[in-house]
Amino acid sequence: MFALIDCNNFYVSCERIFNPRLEGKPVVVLSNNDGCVVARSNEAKALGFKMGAPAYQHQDLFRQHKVISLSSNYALYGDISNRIMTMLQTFSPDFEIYSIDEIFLSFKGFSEWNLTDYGKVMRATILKGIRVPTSVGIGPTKTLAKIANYFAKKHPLLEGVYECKDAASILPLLKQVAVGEVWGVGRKWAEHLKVLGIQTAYDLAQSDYAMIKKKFNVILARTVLELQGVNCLNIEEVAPRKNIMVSRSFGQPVVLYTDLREAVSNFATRASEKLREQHSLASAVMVFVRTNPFSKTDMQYSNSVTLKFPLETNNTMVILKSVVKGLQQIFREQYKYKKAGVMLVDLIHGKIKQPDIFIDEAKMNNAKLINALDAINSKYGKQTVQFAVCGYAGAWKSTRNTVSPAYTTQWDELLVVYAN
DNA sequence: TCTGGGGTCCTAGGACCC
DNA sequence: TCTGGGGTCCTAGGACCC
Repeated sequence: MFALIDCNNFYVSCERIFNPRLEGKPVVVLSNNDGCVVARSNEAKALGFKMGAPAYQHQDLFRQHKVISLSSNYALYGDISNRIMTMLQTFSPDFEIYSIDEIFLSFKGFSEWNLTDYGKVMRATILKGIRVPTSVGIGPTKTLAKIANYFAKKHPLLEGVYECKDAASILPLLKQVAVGEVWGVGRKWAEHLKVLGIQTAYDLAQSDYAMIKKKFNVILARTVLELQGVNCLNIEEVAPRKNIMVSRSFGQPVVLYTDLREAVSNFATRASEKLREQHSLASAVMVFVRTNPFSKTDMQYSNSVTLKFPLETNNTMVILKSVVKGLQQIFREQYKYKKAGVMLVDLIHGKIKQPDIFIDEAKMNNAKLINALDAINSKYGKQTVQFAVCGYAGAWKSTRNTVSPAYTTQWDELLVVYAN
């Protein structure tokens, strides 16, 4: 058996931990650059605000319904997530952190346990310890655990926990689940399936594996088996990333080469840090820029270039040089740039690296200097020491009009309690 | 004026090998 | 007149996830 525990309205719930005034009110959290709605409280959902909705189109409705909209605060959400995941890992040694707000647990060897009760304990533990509400779905496959979680969320009487004991008993209930709600079925496939007369999770569970594999692919065919209770997806080890991307939309259109260079240099620096955190080396770097595709009046331009490193590297200086060289190649005057990004690609891991007899690796990677930079920035805060090319003009910076303090990760932003 | 930022996997097709 | 039968690797594009 598997459990899927996920946090309800996660970003909103994180904000509510330190700001109880948000309780009971419609709250939305916006994406970077205050662009789209990416989390909604139940009250905001009830008012009809949709996931992914552009915020600027709803300003009037926000005012009308006194919706509180917050910029996203990933430093806070990441830290809260770590605390929750650490607590949940004590409930099973076999776990998989699936996203910032979801974790799978395997209950292999728990056959004598009352898992519904166990789920209630997990839920209560997180609520008491972190003050974040969760939903717990339990089932014989990961896909059925996801469905159980869907029921746990949907029906308040279940008090946040639902256990699907076996595939046969849940089968009739699958008629209540639209096929698009099934894990692994997105919008396109839901449409395609409906044309074939497959409307609900029940219909999909009754479909023929070979037919689905032929008309779609092996992934969806596996989902059919999973819905039938045949376990195809196991708990996965956390693998190092195969690509690392850092990109941002700009708060204001950026025109100057120097501003764009500053932006991509910052992205490259951050990407290099992430690369070292997971102990990998990159073979190449891709840099891209683009104008605002939503603009009907601006001239459009979008381009990218990938540069290979002479030798796999995690060295910020080497990466910065390539990124600036790449930007020089793709930058064109006269455009209003809206977004840029850097992706480290073809990452290699561990000790499998092939040495190159023509390159003085110690000199090239200069590990001591980079380690010192990481140590300083880790101890005294991000960007205590940075490369000059990363600049300080900040013309490219994203808009964050209503960001909450980093309550748990910055000493000078700790919650202050006044005694009257 | 204002529309996010990450990831993964699979498949088809082309180039190339013997 | 007749034009094989295997492979691999790479890339682009499309789907999915949160």
